[in-house]
Amino acid sequence: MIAVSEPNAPSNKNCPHNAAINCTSCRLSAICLPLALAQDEIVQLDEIVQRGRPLQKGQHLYRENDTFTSIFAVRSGAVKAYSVSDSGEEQVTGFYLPGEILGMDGIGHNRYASSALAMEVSAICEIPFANIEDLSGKLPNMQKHFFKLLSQEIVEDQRHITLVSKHTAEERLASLIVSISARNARRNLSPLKFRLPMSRTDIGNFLGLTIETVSRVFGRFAKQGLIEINKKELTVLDIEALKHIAALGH
Amino acid sequence: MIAVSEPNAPSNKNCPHNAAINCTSCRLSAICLPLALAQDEIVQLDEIVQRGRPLQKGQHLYRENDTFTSIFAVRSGAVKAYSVSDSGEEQVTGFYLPGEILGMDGIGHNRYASSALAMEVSAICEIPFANIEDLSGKLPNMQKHFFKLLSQEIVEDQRHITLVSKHTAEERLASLIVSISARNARRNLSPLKFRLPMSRTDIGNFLGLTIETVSRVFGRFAKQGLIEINKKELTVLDIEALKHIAALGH
DNA sequence: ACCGCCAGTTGATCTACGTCAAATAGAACG
DNA sequence: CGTTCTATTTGACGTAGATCAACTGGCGGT
Repeated sequence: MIAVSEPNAPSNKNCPHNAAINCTSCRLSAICLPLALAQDEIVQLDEIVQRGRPLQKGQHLYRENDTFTSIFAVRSGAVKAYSVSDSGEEQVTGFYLPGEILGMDGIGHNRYASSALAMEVSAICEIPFANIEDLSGKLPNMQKHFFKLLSQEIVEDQRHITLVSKHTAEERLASLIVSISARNARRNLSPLKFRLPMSRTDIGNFLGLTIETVSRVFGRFAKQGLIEINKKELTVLDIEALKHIAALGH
Repeated sequence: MIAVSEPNAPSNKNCPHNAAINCTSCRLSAICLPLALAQDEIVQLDEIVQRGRPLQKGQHLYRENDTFTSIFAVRSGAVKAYSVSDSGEEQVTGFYLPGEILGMDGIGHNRYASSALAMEVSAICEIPFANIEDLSGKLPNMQKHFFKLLSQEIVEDQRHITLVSKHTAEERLASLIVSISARNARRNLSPLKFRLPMSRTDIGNFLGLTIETVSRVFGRFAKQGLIEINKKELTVLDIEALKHIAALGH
């Protein structure tokens, strides 16, 4: 699925898109799949992980209804998942940042239930699912971790259902900002100053809002001094206020 | 968690709430957990399944934040799962009918992320998760089946996100009716005439609508000759029309 | 440097559904 | 059998956010 790097590609250890690294040396290992594994288990994981050449912005990692083969970890960049219903409308189902795992919606029916698209140049690790099943049979830690991962996605999705079905536009957007901020913090990036990798259209679609409403709410937040926003560059000025809005039930 | 039946309880094989049955003889085995298992594997599953005395209407099977111990299969009756957010509002996250599995949202953080409440007298099978992990390590079929189950719930939840964030009240309600109809068909019950186990309030909450809107849409569907509804007794008169409405993207 | 294009902003109006309020109808209870 | 309580229906009105429309500002291409 992922194109393999040329054998003679330059091997720059400092480039974040570089494929010539392994899980042990990857600086995301603390938050990514190796999280739950012991040293010697990570070695076994490393053997089945495939690291390909970076995806360009706009390229697909996989498409809805493709035969399910692998799950993926984002190493750098940002990916969105979306599905298109019978009736033709698009639904963005998630944004994936470095260290996060996607593709698990394909397990259930052996086909991906969504498409995954790089929102910027992204390096991806591919892990064939057959190997994961195999390894999970041998390593209880691995099995446990995958059960957890899947379950956590269920909980997240249910939270998202609450968000879009019971919360106002301001609460939804505040919630997204807080979520991205927290995920950046986990990766030791600034939780208060970052670039939103997704378009207004994607944000609106994800949150069940129109792009006009997203734009207006950003405007209101800026006017209230909660954020500064310039195109995709976001500075959070009052994270507590945003958390408060996000947690509000009206 | 489930109260065990008295040892001297009468053992009436014909009673659907009866605990004195096993997976092999259970008429739901074709659609429930044993679905993916071989004969001899079902025997192993049987050994870990605990069958308790029926839950009365309004009783909880587990509560949000309880320590996660088991997943559950509905044998008869109907259960709703719901969670209460920080801000205090309730979100119904699912309805579970006989043959369906609930509690998997607890795996991720070792606590249930929702509460489960019997909407009518319900018989429940409890399966301790530690045993499932154990068995999954030994039986690849079992492991595979659980990965699938979890993944399918993710896909369902994502569909539900689309439903509540992009569809009209009529589309949402039609979709629910079609879903329950299909699930009844799977259990060899009439797909066209059945009792809705949940209140209008639950329906509204699940679909992100107020109870007034639910009531009005039921009324409209009845006036259009698509259904007949009397309190909770529903007769579907034109399932194709409902499917068409449910699939519509506006 | 000019053009064309897309992403985003801003404003004016519209509408599906929420909110509030009142009426009705079972079930549950003594 | 009335009485109370709760679930549901029905009606009148209000509103958050959608829709429609016009404008603005980067940015890639030549």
